[in-house]
Amino acid sequence: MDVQFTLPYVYDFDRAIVRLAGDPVNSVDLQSRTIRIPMEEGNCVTLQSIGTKQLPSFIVGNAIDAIQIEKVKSIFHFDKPLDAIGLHFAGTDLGSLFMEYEGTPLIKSFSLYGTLMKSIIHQQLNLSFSHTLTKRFVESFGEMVDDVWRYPSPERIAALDVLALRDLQFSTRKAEYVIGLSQAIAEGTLDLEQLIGMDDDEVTSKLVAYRGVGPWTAQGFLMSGLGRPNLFPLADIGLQNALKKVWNMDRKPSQDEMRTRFPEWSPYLSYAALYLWHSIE
DNA sequence: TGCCAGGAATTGC
DNA sequence: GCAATTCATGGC
Repeated sequence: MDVQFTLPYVYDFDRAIVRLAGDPVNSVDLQSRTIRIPMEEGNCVTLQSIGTKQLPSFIVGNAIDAIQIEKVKSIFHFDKPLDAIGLHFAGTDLGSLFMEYEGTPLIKSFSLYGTLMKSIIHQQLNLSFSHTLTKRFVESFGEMVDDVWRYPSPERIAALDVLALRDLQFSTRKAEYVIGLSQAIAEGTLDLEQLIGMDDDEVTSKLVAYRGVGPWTAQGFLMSGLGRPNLFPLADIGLQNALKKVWNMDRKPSQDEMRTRFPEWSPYLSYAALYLWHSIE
């Protein structure tokens, strides 16, 4: 089924998909302003923008049912007007960023498991190489449906030998993290869906208990995987570099220096982080 | 070429 | 407890 709808508020879809296109695993066509979303049910739903930032309008195509359409709307936060958030930052040190990137949404990832794997793969690697690694990971062990790659099942990765990932140029430790976490998920010890119903602190303590998952990864999962609005990964080099620029410093700010701004930015820390990432991309 | 990269675990004191 | 070191390799 196909559905067309409009949003009654500013929404910068083009800026959002340019960022998504930075990850080669995503199937984005900037020309036609379309993204293809691999759904758990096995099909791919298309989301195409036919409007403007001021008058956002979209077509959702190839959905199996109305539930899938709602899922897509939830992933893209179509139900969350951004003007209140922009107003919240007006007058703060990030005010000009929020004017420049007005209407830029926080988009949830398409797979909770994939977010976690990608996050571990990205630890301590430059973006270019980390994208190469995730692409290899997905194309080696995942599957392609309707010309769109999707992350492998946890079961598939749980059964791998460390050497299989070493072949893709994973470090031994990173391979152990990825396999170990996949085993916990495959066994049912760790239920990612269950985390949806927990608050940020509960999710963090559940995830950090696993080897390879630290604060940065847990915060990234909350932000990108679950779409939570109030996370700011202090350990993130990109955010440190972005703030160095915004604050016109000759060095990266310390975690304490960044943390002092939290009262002002809360309860929208995730948006502060998102817009800072946009500012350096 | 050497330092850094959208960290985390381990070791050392 | 907290700081220093290790991991592992590409990118610039």
